Amino acid sequence: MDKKISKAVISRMPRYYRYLGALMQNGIERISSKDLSERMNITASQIRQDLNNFGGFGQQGYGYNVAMLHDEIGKILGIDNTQNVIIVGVGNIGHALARFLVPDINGFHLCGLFDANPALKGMEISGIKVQSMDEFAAFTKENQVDIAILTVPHDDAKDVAEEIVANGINAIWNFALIDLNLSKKDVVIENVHLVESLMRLSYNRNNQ
Amino acid sequence: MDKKISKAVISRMPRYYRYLGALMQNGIERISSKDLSERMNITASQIRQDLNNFGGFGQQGYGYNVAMLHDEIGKILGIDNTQNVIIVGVGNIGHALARFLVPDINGFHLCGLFDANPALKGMEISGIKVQSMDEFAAFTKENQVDIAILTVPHDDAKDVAEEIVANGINAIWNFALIDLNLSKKDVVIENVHLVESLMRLSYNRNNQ
DNA sequence: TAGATTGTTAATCGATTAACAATC
DNA sequence: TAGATTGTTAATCGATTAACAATC
Repeated sequence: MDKKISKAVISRMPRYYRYLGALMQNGIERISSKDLSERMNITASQIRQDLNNFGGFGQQGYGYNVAMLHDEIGKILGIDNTQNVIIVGVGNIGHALARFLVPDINGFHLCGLFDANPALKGMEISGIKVQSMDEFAAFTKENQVDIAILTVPHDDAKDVAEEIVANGINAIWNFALIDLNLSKKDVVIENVHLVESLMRLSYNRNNQ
Repeated sequence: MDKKISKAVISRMPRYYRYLGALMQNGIERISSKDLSERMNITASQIRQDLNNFGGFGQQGYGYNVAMLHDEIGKILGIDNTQNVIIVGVGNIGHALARFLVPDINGFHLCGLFDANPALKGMEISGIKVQSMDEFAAFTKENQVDIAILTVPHDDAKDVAEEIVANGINAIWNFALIDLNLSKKDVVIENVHLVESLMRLSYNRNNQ
């Protein structure tokens, strides 16, 4: 990657991917930025600008080939190859995500569940047994783990996150309501702060 | 509300609220924008600009009173009064959120669970019984419901959302991977598109 | 070829940061 | 009073939109 691509652009890519997938399912083979812009409620200009950050995928006078563009965006997002995912913290949310991720979501494969609570050890969710944190280091050594989902209680989040990155995992999908500020750098974190999302809804409800 | 406050500002408010809450817990009574900016990793200027969209909460030479500012932001977010919440769709995610919301999260009270599947009727989660969708209209008539959490399968989402708003609920926390485009206007929607969030993480992992 | 639509440059708009007078 | 720090205006930066030549 040469020039830095803005966060705003990146955050729109999954939505393009989703719409293109739906178009494919509807048997639509080509689409213009104008047509897509109307479906997505954004400007055609923005679509073309966004896509041209990654390359010229269209053709003048024709538009974009839906399947090809869908595929290209998949590659951009890195979901053309399966990434192995583990869940650390099998509480409510962790449990739900374990079921949510099986069968595999396009590009992601759940391969492990961990929890500090020994009472949960051996419990099976979606065909995967919960392991204790004692087994974590060995597991990550023997298995290629690309992404860790962090769904432990708030107070444990920082320590567990440090353990995750210490074992060589460099991507965390963080559901704990904390801003992880890890000692190890070059770790990517995506926060899903549900309470904050709910508060934004509250604001908009009370101020529409 | 007079002048329109930008989405970017609003989306930062819950984070301020969270930091101020933590400061209170640590017994810190006042804070300057500079100090807070260092803790939050943003500029002091942004903090002052953001807050001044809503009023002058600080004092020159002193800074901000933590408890007072926390309280004010709570009011801004509309979480000073309890809002009644229901969950529609008691699958994995709905189930997890039901447990997540009890005991009450600051400002939100879970008061109902609904699912179209008759097999789930009467099942109790967090002390609340699941009701069938037949009972939905009557329930919303008898109870003040402020927010509906939409956690039904993708293909049902649009119809169920229409039913929600038809029964007078004007705020939806949407977990279905669909852009709700409802016939009724003045409905506020906050999307939590988990798959898209995970894809963003994937992108960042593959392009760091 | 003529029409359609891209890729890309230029213009606009909005959000962030810097600066500083006001004031506690 | 002097120092600190706000509220707010001005400057900068970045993102979105518009325009249009290139080209299929």
